[in-house]
Amino acid sequence: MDNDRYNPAEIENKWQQEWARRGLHETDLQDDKRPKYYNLVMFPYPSGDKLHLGHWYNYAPADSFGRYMRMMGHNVFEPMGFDSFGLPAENYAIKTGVHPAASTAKNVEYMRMQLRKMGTMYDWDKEIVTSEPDYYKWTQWIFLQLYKKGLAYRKKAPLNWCGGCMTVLANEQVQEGHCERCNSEVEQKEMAQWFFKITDYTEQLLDHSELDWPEKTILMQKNWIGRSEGIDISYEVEGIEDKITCFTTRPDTNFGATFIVVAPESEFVKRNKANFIDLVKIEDYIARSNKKTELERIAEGGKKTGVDTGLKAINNLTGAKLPIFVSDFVLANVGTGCVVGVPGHDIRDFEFALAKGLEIIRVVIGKDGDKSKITRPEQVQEDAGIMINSEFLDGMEIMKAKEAIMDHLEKKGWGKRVVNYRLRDWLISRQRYWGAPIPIVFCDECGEVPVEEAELPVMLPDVKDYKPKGKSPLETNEAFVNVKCPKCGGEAKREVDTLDTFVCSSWYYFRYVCSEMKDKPFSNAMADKWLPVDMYIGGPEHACMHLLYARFIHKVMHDLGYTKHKEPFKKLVHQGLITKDGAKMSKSKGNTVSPDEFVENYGADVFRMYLMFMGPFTDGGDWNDKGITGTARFADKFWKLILTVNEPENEAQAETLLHKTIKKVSDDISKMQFNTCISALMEYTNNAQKIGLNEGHKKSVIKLIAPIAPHLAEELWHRLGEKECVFNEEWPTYDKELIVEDTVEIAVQVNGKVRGSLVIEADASKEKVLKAAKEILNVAKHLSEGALKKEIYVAGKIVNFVVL
RNA sequence: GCCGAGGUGGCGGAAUUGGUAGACGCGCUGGACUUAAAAUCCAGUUUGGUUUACUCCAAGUGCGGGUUCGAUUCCCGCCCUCGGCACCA
Repeated sequence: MDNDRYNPAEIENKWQQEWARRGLHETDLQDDKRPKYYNLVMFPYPSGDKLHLGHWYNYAPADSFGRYMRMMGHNVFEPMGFDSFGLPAENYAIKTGVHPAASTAKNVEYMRMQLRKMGTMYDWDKEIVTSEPDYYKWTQWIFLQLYKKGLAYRKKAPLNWCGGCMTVLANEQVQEGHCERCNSEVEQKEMAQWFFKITDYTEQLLDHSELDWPEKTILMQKNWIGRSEGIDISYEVEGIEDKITCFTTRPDTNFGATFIVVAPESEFVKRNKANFIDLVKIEDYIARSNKKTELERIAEGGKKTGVDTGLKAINNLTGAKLPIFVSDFVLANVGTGCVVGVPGHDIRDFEFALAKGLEIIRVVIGKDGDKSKITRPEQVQEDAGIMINSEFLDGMEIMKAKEAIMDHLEKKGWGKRVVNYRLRDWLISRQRYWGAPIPIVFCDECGEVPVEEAELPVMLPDVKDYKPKGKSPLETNEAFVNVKCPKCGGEAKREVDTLDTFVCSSWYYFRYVCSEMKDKPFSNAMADKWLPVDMYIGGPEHACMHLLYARFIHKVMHDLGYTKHKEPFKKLVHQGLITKDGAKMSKSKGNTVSPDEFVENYGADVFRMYLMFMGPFTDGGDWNDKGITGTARFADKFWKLILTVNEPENEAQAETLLHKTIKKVSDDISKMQFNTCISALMEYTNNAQKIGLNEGHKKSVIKLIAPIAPHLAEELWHRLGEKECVFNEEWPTYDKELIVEDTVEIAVQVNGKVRGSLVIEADASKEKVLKAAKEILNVAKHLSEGALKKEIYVAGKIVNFVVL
């Protein structure tokens, strides 16, 4: 046997097989007495890329953390699966001409092999593949539960349409006007589609109090949900019966209102067309703005357009007449789709007033006084302004005025306090082939009828041509489409759209712990025992998609009584993003890096250590492989240290070195600071090489390296004569007494500049330290340059003499 | 525009509550071993000066101020990079 070098090719494969043979990673979900620890990573979706570098960067450290928790005495559950429905798999199938069922199966198989080579402790017995009928059966079942609760509904509404993917998209999947998947520009279309009523859960979703999540992520969800408190104010309109209602968060400025603007698509416009002064002009304007995409509207920026309706609303407060305009800078789905214009204090209203030559009134002054010339709108912060020109509000602070005016408006019956949200219902239907069919049939007699639960799954049918055409390809399979109505038995047609894959992935963590149940989706006993997920690791890009959807579905399942837990993921950590030459890796840019060749050349342990050593786990960084030789050398050095270095001359010194390392490694790994954890092990290796280590030290340090280099550790552990797996060992503990050094090095400063240092017993008195400090030649030289004013001594660290 | 995170050697990065800036690693330079190379080992490596002396001095954590005996760390004002949201009333 070679004692010089760590030979991964032979050793890693051996232990992967041996671990599987011994069932080391099978978690007993039922009876294990140890405290449970559910350690989860976001499961991958199969595509042509297979597992790339980013997956390794996510999964390998997460697995190291799981192994550490196991050695800390937990019953760790680390499952893995594949989010195999959806666009990446389908697009790959279309590109290669291989049916998605076949290509997905092949990619999944390849990815399983990659995950095994990583040396992860996944419990493959509980694997989930979301495109398998035994999984999507329950995805459909969840749809039916929401349907029965009135939380799933079909409605005609203006939607985001991606011409590239030929399907509708949820708001969450539109990024800066482009499709999240294919980057095509998104258009608006009006269509009948399926939604989940996530807006029923806005307040619950805003409550993150039970969660140990990054602040950033919580903030992103809060911003996405976008809660704003305000008031709906209703105005009489001259000459007609209808009233106009405007939502505002700044009713304090209402004395400064000089006009009203309504969205082209707003209900007010639809109701009152007959009363408009120039309907032709308005219809023309509406037609033109309908043609614009959201992007075009945004691109126009400050350029405000609009048409006067000729109607005038009466400001309840002042009796002033407010002309009503139609303009596309107002969005129909925000608030009431009607906005009261206060050009003195809102940039958009100001721009509109300038374009239309409307009056501008100032009603708030900043604390620095009045600016009589109104050349720009002044958006005064809510905590820094005083009301003027506003009758009974004059002199009040803004916040106080806001409450006063809302009380006044409500008392008079002119307004009603409301809370407005940015979040819209989740659009879940897709006009694509590779997804779970929606279990609904349409009957001429009975209308929309849910499929009986006993009939699930509604199998995804085979179709010849699964390419997207703007209508679901399922439509072409007549045997699938034409069915009997479950209610009346008459002729009926199936819903042909499929579910958004985010529906599949919104409950997989729940299924893992219930995956042993074949005849039902959930088990309360298992859910209560194993949820919530203790540690969830994945990318931050899911903050307002998967992580929001999963919380929503979980809360519905909670309300339906399937779990006592209110949240799915207790602790959340985002790994950083790995870029290549500063850009996000993607196949289209051709800058992806495959992990396979590195595993081939250096072994999984060296590669995973390098990924962890690159920098902080949560930071990510730009990929280059230059430093990998460093961790490869370290693996060899560690190997040699264990197999060739002998007893220390100074036992106490070796003991102290070990215990300091145990402390550092334990602290770092528990905080996921893998980079400094590895450097501590490197330091230990360098030092121990010089001073020596005994058998006990070797065993301890093997345990320390085990989570981060599992194969290397297991092999060395057995070479020292052990028969059990090192991962069944307990994590080493350190002795506080032993890590305290007898002597300390103290820096000596004069006027804050280091002029020398001294090594002295740790328990030396202040007097003794100061005396010794003054005797240092260079220190004495600087002290002689003036009179000693002050002596500062921080025990064990620093001395500073202040000299004038 | 708004919200959030961050700027440290040639490079990745490290620095308990303010207490010796640059740990660990890469790269580079010199040396040992070798016929030679690789591998390995040893020494050096912030910049600029300076000394018989690894001696000492000065500057230095994006820029400019401030607080402090002492600031990468705290405060104020800028610049830049990245992430999110964006005509949300």
